[in-house]
Amino acid sequence: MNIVFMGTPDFAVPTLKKLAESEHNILAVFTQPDKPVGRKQVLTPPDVKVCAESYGLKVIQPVTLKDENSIKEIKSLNPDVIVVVAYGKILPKEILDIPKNGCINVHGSLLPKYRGAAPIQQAVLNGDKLTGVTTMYMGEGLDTGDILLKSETEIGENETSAELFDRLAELGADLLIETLDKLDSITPVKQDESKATYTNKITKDLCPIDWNKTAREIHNQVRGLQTWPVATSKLGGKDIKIHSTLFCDKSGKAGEIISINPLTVACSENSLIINELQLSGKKRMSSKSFMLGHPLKVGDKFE
RNA sequence: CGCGGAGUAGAGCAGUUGGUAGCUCGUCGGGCUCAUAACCCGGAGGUCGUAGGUUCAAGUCCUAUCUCCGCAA
Repeated sequence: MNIVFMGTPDFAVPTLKKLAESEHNILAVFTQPDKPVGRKQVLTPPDVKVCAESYGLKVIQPVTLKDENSIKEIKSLNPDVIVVVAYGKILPKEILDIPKNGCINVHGSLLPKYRGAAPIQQAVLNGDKLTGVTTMYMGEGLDTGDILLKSETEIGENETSAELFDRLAELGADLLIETLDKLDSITPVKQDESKATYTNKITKDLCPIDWNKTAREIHNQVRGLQTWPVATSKLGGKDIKIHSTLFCDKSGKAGEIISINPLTVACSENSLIINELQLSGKKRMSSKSFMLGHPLKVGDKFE
């Protein structure tokens, strides 16, 4: 099939790769314009652009799809299908209607659960044990289109959002190829609106740890916010990021260190072993290393 | 020029009013123990990010530069 691909971050890269290496023909790749990134605000191309260029594909980076030029451009490409993976822009109806086989989206959850911006992190934050990816036809609503295929996977007890991201990106890539290959024989299924849930964007408001929550809840928070923006706490008046924890069934007074070896902090229920942390201005390090230079003792408190 | 922290032994940190570096862990050798991220004894390992400057003397003061990181975006 002749395909127009739309996507932006790393999550979309495996799908683009598999498409590029498949028998399908990629007419063009749409991605967001280069953006300034990081402390130095260096202009950085999106991951999808880098990948597309390595395959010698045509890359288009419109600021908006809602103007005449973009619409004309896509019409002139005359794609059979448009594949959209985490593109980050809304497709106007005029574009949705162009390809004769429709627009197909890969979403990082088992729809209709977790429609919206951050389905993968949300699944981890909620402590879900099962998640997956879904391919669907795109409609005008937010992730409301008819479902084509789903692929499920279990979430590990200590798996982070970052790890799950990588796995779902691969799973999504395979599922998309399968979807295209079987497109003629798949019967699209309407989403059950009564079971629909939505996710909010991940923000730093979610970072501060409340040690009065249970160990399970906090563990989910730490895993779910991994890579960015990372769960935080305070120790001795300083901000500290908590990168990695393990569940422990000992218990104590919430926020207090109940063991030094390994470093264990009590929650309202049970406790957490802190594996890796980071003091502001310092690099991330193991709690063992941290304690070599910052002696802690049982009874010290995280706030 | 967005704000700020930091670069000292393999790791994490100290280093006071400038006088050639110390702690914890690891590491190496030896000892002890039924046993332990146990303990005891001993050793190795640092031109203190880089380049200049001030000084009799600089990790410690001044200037420049590179790198890493937190906040903000």
